[in-house]
Amino acid sequence: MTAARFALDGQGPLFKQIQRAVTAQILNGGYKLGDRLPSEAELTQIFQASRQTVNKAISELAKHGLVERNRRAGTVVSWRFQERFVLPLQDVWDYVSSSGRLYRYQMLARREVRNGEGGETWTALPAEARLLFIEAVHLCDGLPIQLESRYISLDAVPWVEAESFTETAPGKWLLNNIPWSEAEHRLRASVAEGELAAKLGVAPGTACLVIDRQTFQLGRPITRVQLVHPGDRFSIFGQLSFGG
Amino acid sequence: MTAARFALDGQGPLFKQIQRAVTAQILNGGYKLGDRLPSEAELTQIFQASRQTVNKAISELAKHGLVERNRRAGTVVSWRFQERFVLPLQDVWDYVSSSGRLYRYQMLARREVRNGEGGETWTALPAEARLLFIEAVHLCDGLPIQLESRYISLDAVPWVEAESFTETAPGKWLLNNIPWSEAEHRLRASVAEGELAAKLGVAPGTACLVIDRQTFQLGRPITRVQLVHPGDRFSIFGQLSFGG
DNA sequence: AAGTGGTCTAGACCACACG
DNA sequence: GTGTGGTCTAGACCACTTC
Repeated sequence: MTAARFALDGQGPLFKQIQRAVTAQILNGGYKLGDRLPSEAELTQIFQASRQTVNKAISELAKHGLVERNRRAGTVVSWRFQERFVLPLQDVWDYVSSSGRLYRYQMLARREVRNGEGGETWTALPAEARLLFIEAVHLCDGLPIQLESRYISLDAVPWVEAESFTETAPGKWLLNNIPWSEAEHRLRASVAEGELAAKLGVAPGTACLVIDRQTFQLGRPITRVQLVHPGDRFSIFGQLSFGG
Repeated sequence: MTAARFALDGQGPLFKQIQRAVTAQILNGGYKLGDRLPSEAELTQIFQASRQTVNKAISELAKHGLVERNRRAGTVVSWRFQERFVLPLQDVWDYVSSSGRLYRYQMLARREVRNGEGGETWTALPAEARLLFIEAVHLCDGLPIQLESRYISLDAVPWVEAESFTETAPGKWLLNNIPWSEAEHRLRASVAEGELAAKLGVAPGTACLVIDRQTFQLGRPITRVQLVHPGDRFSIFGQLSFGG
């Protein structure tokens, strides 16, 4: 009784129902890791649906990593979706104000520099490339929550020179004005000492969450930023769920 | 010349070509934040494709957050995809061995406990619920890279009692044996002191990246784990890109 | 050779939101 | 009402992979 194992619940679009029916079987152990699912043609019969609908249901599960599909070999349960997780990447402004608290930010520095000046080079750009350097601290209810150190490529975004960032913080301004197509993130932990600790208003030796990010527009470097968050005032939360 | 603005490149499936053509226009500024795209019917004419194909192209962009779709109102550029990012969540074993280094792990503790015992309560389960507590340290080339402190619900996974975890580390064993459908993650930075620093083999005061994770199977709590990584030996890297 | 998924078309009905 | 996207069907051709 293959057909009886899959139960449609009548809720919402048919392809979602099929997704849930198949997902439930996988979660309940009806299909284990490596097991092969019925072919699309068979599922068409089982669910009395068109092949397009079945395909949409199953290929979406494949995109999420729950199953893997191969021509001729068919569809097998894979569980690869466990290898990634999604985290929100909010601007600090959104992070603070979404919790109903007071946001404020303060520019600490703003100057034009050459790539490589001051020791560090942004390897994605040639040496001596013109950059705008910005340092700002973001406060939540008056308490520093993020130190932003940012380089913006003046070749890619020349009109940033005319922007004072008095109304909008650099991060938010860039999000609103410069479309990007690629991003790289690196997360790590570090200890705040000396000047850094002073800027963040924390005791030297405080653990901080550090995010390094580069963004590109069609391969062209746009901006590179380091965001330092005091560990006791900031964390990132993400949820992931299945069920269609 | 609406039609001339969109250029198909002839590479790969038609719906991908359409995706790239539309994405390119958005990235080039042809359509800015809030601008409305042509309707599916219009795109059908522009690209000489069926509505299904156009729908697949555009609704996938919507799923990624590049545009937003509304009945009657049409499709507008939204850029919401900037609000999330995907990070790999590999098991330590994969993380270490994928870089060709030597992996080893060592069990530090394994005992049955009651929820709430020892101060901390796992709020997703009732007090006094039976739990298996496991503590293990994972090493990369002989150097501790992760301290794992895990609780497993014995009501949800009773047969875990029979597992010795001599062959496979608890994290990997769970991944391979217990399907889950929901997960929650929290990332933060903390400083390792005293016993924790000793277990990780780092100097007291070292910054650590801490991941707290809970996983559920159809709403039922399965396991809760805290992973502590020395900041100077571990970081998380993620890439995100667009272009179809 | 044959079975699988990948893609595409033409046509249709519907739900929703705006005027 | 009317235009939009959301979904569904029936049928088709193709590419890939295993047999």
